[in-house]
Amino acid sequence: MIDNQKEHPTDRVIRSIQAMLHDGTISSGGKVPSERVLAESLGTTRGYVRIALQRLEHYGVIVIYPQKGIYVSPIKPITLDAIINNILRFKEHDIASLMETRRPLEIESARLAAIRCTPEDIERIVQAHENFKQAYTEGKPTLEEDHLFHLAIAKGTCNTVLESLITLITPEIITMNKDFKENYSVVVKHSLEEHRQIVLALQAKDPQRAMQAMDIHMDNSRKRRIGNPVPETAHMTDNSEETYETETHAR
Amino acid sequence: MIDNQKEHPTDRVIRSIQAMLHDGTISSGGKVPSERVLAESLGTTRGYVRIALQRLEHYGVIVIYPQKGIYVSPIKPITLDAIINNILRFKEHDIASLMETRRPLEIESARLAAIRCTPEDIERIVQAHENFKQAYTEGKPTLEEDHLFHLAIAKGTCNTVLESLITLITPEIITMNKDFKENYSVVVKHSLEEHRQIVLALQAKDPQRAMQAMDIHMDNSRKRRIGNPVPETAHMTDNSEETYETETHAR
DNA sequence: CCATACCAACTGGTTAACCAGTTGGATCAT
DNA sequence: ATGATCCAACTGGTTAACCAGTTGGTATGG
Repeated sequence: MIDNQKEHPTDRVIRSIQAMLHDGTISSGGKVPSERVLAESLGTTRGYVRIALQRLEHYGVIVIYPQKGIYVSPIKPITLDAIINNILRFKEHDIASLMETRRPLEIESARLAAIRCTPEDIERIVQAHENFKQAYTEGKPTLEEDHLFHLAIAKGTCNTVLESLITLITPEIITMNKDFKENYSVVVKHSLEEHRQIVLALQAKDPQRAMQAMDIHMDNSRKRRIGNPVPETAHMTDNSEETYETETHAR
Repeated sequence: MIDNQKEHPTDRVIRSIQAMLHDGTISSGGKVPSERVLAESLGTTRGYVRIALQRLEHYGVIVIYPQKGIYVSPIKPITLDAIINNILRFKEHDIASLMETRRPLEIESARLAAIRCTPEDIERIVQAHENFKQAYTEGKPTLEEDHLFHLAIAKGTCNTVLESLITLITPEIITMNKDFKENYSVVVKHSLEEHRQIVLALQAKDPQRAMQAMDIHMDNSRKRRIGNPVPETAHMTDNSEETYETETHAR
């Protein structure tokens, strides 16, 4: 195997463990060699092995039992392999992929929030919207108020996973948009109006309307940020009802 | 603040840093005290501080410059706060939330795959489908072949974030479904047919049809797994008042 | 008085040693 | 032969010490 020397030691360890899973040195459900053995056989230090193992545990690949040993999750090697590949490439995110993935998450977030959010949630959402508006009228940056509005909605979904994922991609989008300048006033004004439509839909507890409002908002956000480079056919803004029709058709 | 002594040291460190952001001890864009200082002031060891900081960096809250110092991301404290809360509660995932969130991700995955996947992607997807079918005919467990089919589709989206997120929630769903028994033969047979419809849509490169097929599959999967507990009123356009009362109490 | 060179203190990165619980086999009483 | 017992070796958890860059103030030469 080619061991790129520039690669971070922990990544090398993870890759080595992946290789061991490949060649059967360690197998699904079985035991992983101890930290010390791994460190020695991989020519590195225990500290790096430790960090690598903790990352693998965090992603559910292994389970660590203190004073006992390390065991591979009872998942097939090929699945483990896919997960590990994902761990190794985790940070290779581009702005287009981020915004593209954000869309369905936010739409679902709006739908569930419309169904489940409490009056307190609504209040928080409205407050976030007001903060956004105020920052705008004061001529201050609004990027984060924007995202806080969306996080407030996510909190109203009663769905921990959805909230987690939306929160997870938020900082990446924020930092990637930090250097993004445009005709500020106009852009934000549009966003504000779109947010207002979302708030109205949530207050009316109308999931369909919330989804539609959020979809429009996401689509416009993308256009404002990266133009319209996403492959043509998929998304039709003019007849979005049809999209929803099909999406919910089977339900 | 209540410092639960049973809490893991790293979580305590993260919570302390969160508190420091709250009371302004450290501020957005500013410098975080050095690892040693943090360790001493928090009454813990440097190792735990280190792990905590690495987690925070992984989630974009801070940036660590070797031999220089640690700096807070130039994001507003309130946003950072939300992100940190998310980090601390990251594992509190339930199967209902997982499957609920999986649906829009998979639908988008199917849509993008239908638009962008190459012949090689199609081949991989078909192969994964065949593997699933074979495992079924041999009477073997099929849970993972099922997910590998979906991962193959995600790989065809050319969207690194979407692929990451789907991969991220896969092991959780698999392990949560490990102990899930049902009338196996019938269930898998239905899944197979649903998968076949998805494959056909992808081969036809028809995003709408792919979305629809995936939606049906996700909906049936959820029903097979956890019955039909998700509020169904979402699709009805009238009765907003009634849903309000019932839904919000589910919290 | 100013520019420069230097050095001590501090940074995160890394390594090795120590700790307490677990395990499994050798040993010994039955 | 069998069972309980004990102890050495091994486990991951934790801590402290060492390393190599960076920094910023200070002393020194112009």
